[in-house]
Amino acid sequence: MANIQQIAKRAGVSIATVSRVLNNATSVSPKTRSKVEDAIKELNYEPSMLGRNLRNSESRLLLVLLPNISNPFYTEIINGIQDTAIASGYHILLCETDSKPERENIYFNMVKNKLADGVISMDPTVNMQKLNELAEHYPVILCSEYEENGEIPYITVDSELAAYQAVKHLIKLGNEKVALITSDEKFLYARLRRTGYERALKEYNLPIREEWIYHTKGLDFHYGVHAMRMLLQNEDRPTAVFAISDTLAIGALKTINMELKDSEPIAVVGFDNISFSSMTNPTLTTISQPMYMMGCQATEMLLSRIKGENVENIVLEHELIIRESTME
Amino acid sequence: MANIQQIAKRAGVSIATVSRVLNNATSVSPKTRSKVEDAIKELNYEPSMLGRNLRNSESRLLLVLLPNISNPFYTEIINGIQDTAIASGYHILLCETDSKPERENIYFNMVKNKLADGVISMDPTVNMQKLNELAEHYPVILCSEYEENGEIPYITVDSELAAYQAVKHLIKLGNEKVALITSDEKFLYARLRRTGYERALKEYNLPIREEWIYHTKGLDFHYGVHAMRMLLQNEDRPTAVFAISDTLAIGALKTINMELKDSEPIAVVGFDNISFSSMTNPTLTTISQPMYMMGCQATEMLLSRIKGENVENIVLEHELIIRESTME
DNA sequence: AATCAAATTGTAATCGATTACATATTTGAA
DNA sequence: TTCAAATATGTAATCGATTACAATTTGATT
Repeated sequence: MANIQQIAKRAGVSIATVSRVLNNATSVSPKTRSKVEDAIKELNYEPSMLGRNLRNSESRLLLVLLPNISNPFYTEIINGIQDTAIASGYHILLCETDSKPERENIYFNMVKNKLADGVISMDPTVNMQKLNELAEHYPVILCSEYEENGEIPYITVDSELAAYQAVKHLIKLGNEKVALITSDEKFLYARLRRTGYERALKEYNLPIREEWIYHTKGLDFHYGVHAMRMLLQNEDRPTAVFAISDTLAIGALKTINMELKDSEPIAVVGFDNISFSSMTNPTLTTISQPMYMMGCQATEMLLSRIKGENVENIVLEHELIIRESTME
Repeated sequence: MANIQQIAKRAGVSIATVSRVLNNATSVSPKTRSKVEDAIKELNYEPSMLGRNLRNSESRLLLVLLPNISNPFYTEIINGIQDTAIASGYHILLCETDSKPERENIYFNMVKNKLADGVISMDPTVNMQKLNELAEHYPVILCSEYEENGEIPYITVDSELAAYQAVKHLIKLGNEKVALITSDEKFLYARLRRTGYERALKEYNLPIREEWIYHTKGLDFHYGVHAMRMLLQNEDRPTAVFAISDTLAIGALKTINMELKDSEPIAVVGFDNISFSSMTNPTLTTISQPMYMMGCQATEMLLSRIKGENVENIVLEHELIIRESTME
């Protein structure tokens, strides 16, 4: 791989002139310009990002932190992030932490070292203390999961309200025994969705029964399968379930299909409107978040921060999508 | 962010000594070492990857190219890649090309510019010509999709054989009318799976009927839904379907569920064994690829290439997983 | 032809690290 | 005490770009 020196020599000019052609900045005579351009083509030259970034302290690369890519929830958000980034001349790198905080370090260092210009974190398992430290000096945005009263700008939806509406929908269908499948309450979204669940129950004077609330250890399908099995072991079985994630809801649906073949079905509502949710049988009623939009706006926020501007937190509108799982 | 100069000044030593402490290489007296370590802690210093990479021509970062992360097929492979990379002191960056070749350029440049040490491409839509050029000078491995008789080392499964076995399974169940849902045949895996499909039909003296072969424009569920609708419009309907991807198979299953409520079901076999395939109703018979293993070995191949070693192509074993979709 | 401003090009410092080589210091055997 | 060997540290070049400033060329004007 040729470097700027070799181009300069080949074109018979100084490296400064080559650099000028590269950045088509100040005046370069047409003759020299074309000599340099020829040399660049002949040697198949690409400027080194390393040299350039070192000098400019800018990489035009954005990091996107996510726990793992197996949850389809992230897919559409990432599309939004990517499209917006590219439209502004940036590129993104997806960083999967696998919920292992030690893996975050390398990515945080990339930002500190100007290998990346900023971070969008969608990782609920992120080490918030470290992220806060990073955010003191570098551009960081939280997307979806956030910190209440924290310093880092965020974009999200109103999880409490959405959960409230989901459960209210179940109650209005005549369900007085609504179970909750949720994850670890160290995550804000889990706490908020539980609060919404409880608010709906209270509003209709229904009891909150701990045995109808199941906490999973993760969001993969099989946790939902298992959660529903446990819930069905109650003597007094729930007639409906609200799951804080579509993946869990789909697992629950699977258990219901398997264990309750011909009996009265149990109504299910999920959260996220992942693409699978319209492929299940029955199709899944769920809360739809504007995921693409969320990705776009998160990126705009980050780009603003990179420019040094301040940004406001954003709470986007959600929508209850009613499908077969609450219709039979 | 402090730099090495400031550490040197603070510790009252030269930058060379600081660098020595950092790389705990040649001799540094215990006294100086601890002075430097103190300074590093006090100033919260992290060495710049930019400076270091520029000097060392090494980043210990690997790029993973994929068309998009929405196909869960990639998830497990990436886990394998990531675990193996980390075990060897490397980190990975996921690069989603969205099947837009212009997006590849930035990633290829990262390699040329030593911002990354190598590439694992899982992108069937990649510009092979450019990738071949890159591979002439930099470490590149193909994973899953590959080029027959190409120069780039690859790891994959025997798609032709797997498809043959899948279709044979359907035929043995008594299906004489087996349809194929496949994608664009510009992809090698699509061509190979079609060949396997045809081999099985021929072996049982069944006709290959073009109207039972549907080409989709992508792999998302809805393409499968649509493909199955089209296939059902045949006067002479197929009694079984082999889809070259689980996502397509699941879409097909959806259409079958919707349109053929009570009539004789159509048997379906997919390909990939994505986690959702055991959540559908009926659960999906499919070909399982050793995805985690594939990721691990792809990474080992790449690390060997980075060390300058030669590697052999690898064809891993697959397995037919029989589930409900071929049992009723 | 002489003059001078504008346009073009070159020189050299800089970004933050690593490392060959040079120099200084310590150690220990004679 | 002396001096060579071993150990410790510093100096300066280097990686590949950008850019302030200096130097040169151009060409219009008198």
